[in-house]
Amino acid sequence: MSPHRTRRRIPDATVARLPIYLQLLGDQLEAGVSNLSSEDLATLAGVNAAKVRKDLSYLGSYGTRGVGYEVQYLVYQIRRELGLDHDWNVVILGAGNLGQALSGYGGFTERGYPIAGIFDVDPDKVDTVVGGVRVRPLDDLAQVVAARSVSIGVIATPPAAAQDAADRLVRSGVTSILNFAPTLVTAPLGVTVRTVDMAVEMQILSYHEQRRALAASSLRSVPGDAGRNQTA
Amino acid sequence: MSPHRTRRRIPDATVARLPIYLQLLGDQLEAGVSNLSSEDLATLAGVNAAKVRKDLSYLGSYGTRGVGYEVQYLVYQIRRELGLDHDWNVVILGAGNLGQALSGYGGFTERGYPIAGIFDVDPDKVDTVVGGVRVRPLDDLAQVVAARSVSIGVIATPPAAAQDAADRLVRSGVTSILNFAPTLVTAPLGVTVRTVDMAVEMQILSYHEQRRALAASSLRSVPGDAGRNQTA
DNA sequence: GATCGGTTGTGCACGCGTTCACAAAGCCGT
DNA sequence: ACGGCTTTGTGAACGCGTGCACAACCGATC
Ligand SMILES: NC(=O)c1ccc[n+]([C@@H]2O[C@H](COP(=O)([O-])OP(=O)(O)OC[C@H]3O[C@@H](n4cnc5c(N)ncnc54)[C@H](O)[C@@H]3O)[C@@H](O)[C@H]2O)c1
Ligand SMILES: NC(=O)c1ccc[n+]([C@@H]2O[C@H](COP(=O)([O-])OP(=O)(O)OC[C@H]3O[C@@H](n4cnc5c(N)ncnc54)[C@H](O)[C@@H]3O)[C@@H](O)[C@H]2O)c1
Repeated sequence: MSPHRTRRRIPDATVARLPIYLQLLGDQLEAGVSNLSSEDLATLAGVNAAKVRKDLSYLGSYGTRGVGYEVQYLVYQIRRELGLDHDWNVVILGAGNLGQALSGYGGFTERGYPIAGIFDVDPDKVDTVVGGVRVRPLDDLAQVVAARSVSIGVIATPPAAAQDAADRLVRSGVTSILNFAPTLVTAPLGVTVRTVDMAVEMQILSYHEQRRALAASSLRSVPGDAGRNQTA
Repeated sequence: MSPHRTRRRIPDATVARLPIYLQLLGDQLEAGVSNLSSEDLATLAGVNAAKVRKDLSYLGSYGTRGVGYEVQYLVYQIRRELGLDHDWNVVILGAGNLGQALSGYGGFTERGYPIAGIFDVDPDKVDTVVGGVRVRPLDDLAQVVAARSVSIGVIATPPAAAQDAADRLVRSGVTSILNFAPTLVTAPLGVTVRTVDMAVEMQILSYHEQRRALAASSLRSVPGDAGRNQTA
């Protein structure tokens, strides 16, 4: 029926690792490596080789026993699975510190997420140019989303305005939201929301820092793990 | 022996949620709420009530049956556990787009992570002022880290320089690193590294977007979950 | 001080993700 | 054609996190 049949669902944990493999495989390709074993890739990614194989097996059987994986083909397959065989236009809401940094960042366009527009409520911000993109008024949002078939929106507004921003995005037809404001944002079913709260990351770090300090002050030897690292 | 005995280890998943509870409890406190049930907090956080209770139980038995938790006291306990009873000075490496946005952002100082310094290799950047902080040369790093007892470092350099930045941080005595460059960064045991790769977040979103598109094209009804939301 | 509605704290079962271990399978040299 | 070496793909065991269900407990009310 469909061009390629719908595969079994891929576990969230695997989906989160595929972009990392993709990144590493791209680097290897540039370095002239055309073939790679799961062991090699595991070392690069800092994870277990069996995990790499299981992750890749969700895509299909694209390896060759005794040999490994052809890098080029694997890149193609991962890209296809992640939906990277075409670009995804992105809109940003909030042209403050963070919004400007994001819109000026070439890495997104480079990786297939061109900025289709950046929007702000503040009339003083509107029509200024940040990172080569003109800031537009919020009234233009729905039109841009429709015209350039945007499905991903980024929230870079103050926390108090985050839910409003999300509502506007949803109303305009956006179905995926990346939220940088440190607040819970809710959206109707069928809309995916991911929140990245940098202060939370800091707090996780300081928790471990705190633990280390406590462990050091009580001079008993601690046989357990001292702390994870090599996180990708 | 020690002022307060070392508790059992808190699961990573719980540690990652504590900051969110803390945030919400702070909001409630401001709103004049002095007491809260696990059910209430669960609703605010968008999670299961049993999970909230289990999470909080790792801190100790600070709730009152039939009543709930005293917000003020709970805030105090979570802050203590996360090591937020004092500030944690932070250094930033790389004063580009992102580094400038981070140093100009008041939210970190506000939440107990004041910026002790921002550093760059580029002589043109050094001595310029971004977000009220003067950019310093990398040679000053070790001195600042020692003088202001910095234990957290943020990497905002290009990917190619990220490992070098991490090495410098470690050599200067930093033991926690938050890495925004899209690369694997390794550090010796005893140093915690967390990487936040925004492009990875995008790719996870577009995977779900892709899936939705496939599910819609094959017109069979999909009885499974349509997609998680209400993510904090 | 006994009863009752309400909420915590946790034992337990379940499900997901990780890891081990190995059979199946491909490659190469003889 | 075959045997030895290498690496994949996956069944199975394990461990961790989640959610349910309920006993223990608190405060209020009569
Ligand atoms: N700047 C950082 O480095 C940083 C770091 C971590 C988190 N954050 C978070 O990112 C968000 C933005 O931070 P910032 O430093 O850029 O803030 P900012 O105040 O510099 O910018 C916010 C912008 O959003 C605009 N805005 C307000 N309401 C809006 C709405 N309803 N729709 C569209 N635009 C609206 C404002 O006019 C302003 O230009 C905040 O929630 C902040 O907590 C920022
Ligand atoms: N700008 C964004 O919005 C954004 C978003 C996501 C990820 N990132 C990532 O964050 C990092 C920084 O991005 P950016 O846009 O600020 O880049 P940028 O090029 O604007 O800034 C990088 C800065 O780092 C400095 N630098 C180079 N090597 C250094 C070293 N060894 N030590 C200290 N400083 C050094 C450079 O002089 C430059 O000022 C990149 O890895 C990028 O991929 C940025």
